Amino acid sequence: MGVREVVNGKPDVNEPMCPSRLVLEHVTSRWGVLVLAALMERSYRFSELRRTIGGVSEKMLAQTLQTLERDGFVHREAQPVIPPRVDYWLTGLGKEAAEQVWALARWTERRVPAVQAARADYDRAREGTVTN
Amino acid sequence: MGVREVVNGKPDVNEPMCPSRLVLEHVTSRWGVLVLAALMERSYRFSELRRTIGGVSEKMLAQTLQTLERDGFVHREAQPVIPPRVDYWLTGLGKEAAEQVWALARWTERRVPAVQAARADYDRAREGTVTN
DNA sequence: CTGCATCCTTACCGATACTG
DNA sequence: CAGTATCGGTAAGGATGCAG
Repeated sequence: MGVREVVNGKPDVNEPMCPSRLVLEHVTSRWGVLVLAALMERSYRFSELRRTIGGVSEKMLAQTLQTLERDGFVHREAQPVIPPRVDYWLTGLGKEAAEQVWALARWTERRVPAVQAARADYDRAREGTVTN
Repeated sequence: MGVREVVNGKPDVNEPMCPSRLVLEHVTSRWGVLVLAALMERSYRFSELRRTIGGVSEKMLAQTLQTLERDGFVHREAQPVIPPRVDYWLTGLGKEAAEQVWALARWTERRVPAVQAARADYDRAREGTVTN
């Protein structure tokens, strides 16, 4: 498998782009990563998940959950009670996705120091040649 | 490592967010993934890379390469000739990043059929209850 | 050839108000 | 509690023109 398979076959048209790219965007999206990570441990209710993640608006959490549910990563179970109670948990496919994304997140976390060092070098080199 | 470490410690302020999240966004960005994938095989010149990836504007490719260079993933070598010749290749850190992202991309690719099936189910269930 | 600068459109996302 | 609907600020990103 090469690069060409990952890109949309039609560069000029403004089409949806390749399917795998869409899935990748869903699971690596800002809140998608955090939702998958949280649900790795256990199931959550909506507000509970919102509090756990922190900093996510209702709108974005609902949107993220819907996308992940539609992709088959998250199962949603709404109980017809008052007040409403809705639980979310990972499907088998979702657990796989979460593990993959989590692996990438862990690698990223480990390498942050190296990246920050590289940035410092890069910025220092720029400082010397531009203004001075 | 839990979810809280991945999120910004200050949900209310509009600060840069946690460092690992930024790195994650760089390597999983639309063009970042493709650049890393392309450079896994060999080094490329700018326009050569542009043609190989396909569908990327000059602006976005330059921007992506700068970000990846600053993060220490890509090395840039500009030769002072006319016409200019600039080559890009992966650093050791970049090769690691590329492998990680590539693993995720491969998993995604493999699971696309399952996701599409899930979407079909989801959409079919919605069709029946909304309009009809 | 390899960029950088500018304009301009789009689409994301947060805030707010409202529903069942 | 668990969402939906709408508005608006902002930033991503494509197109174009110009420079080294």
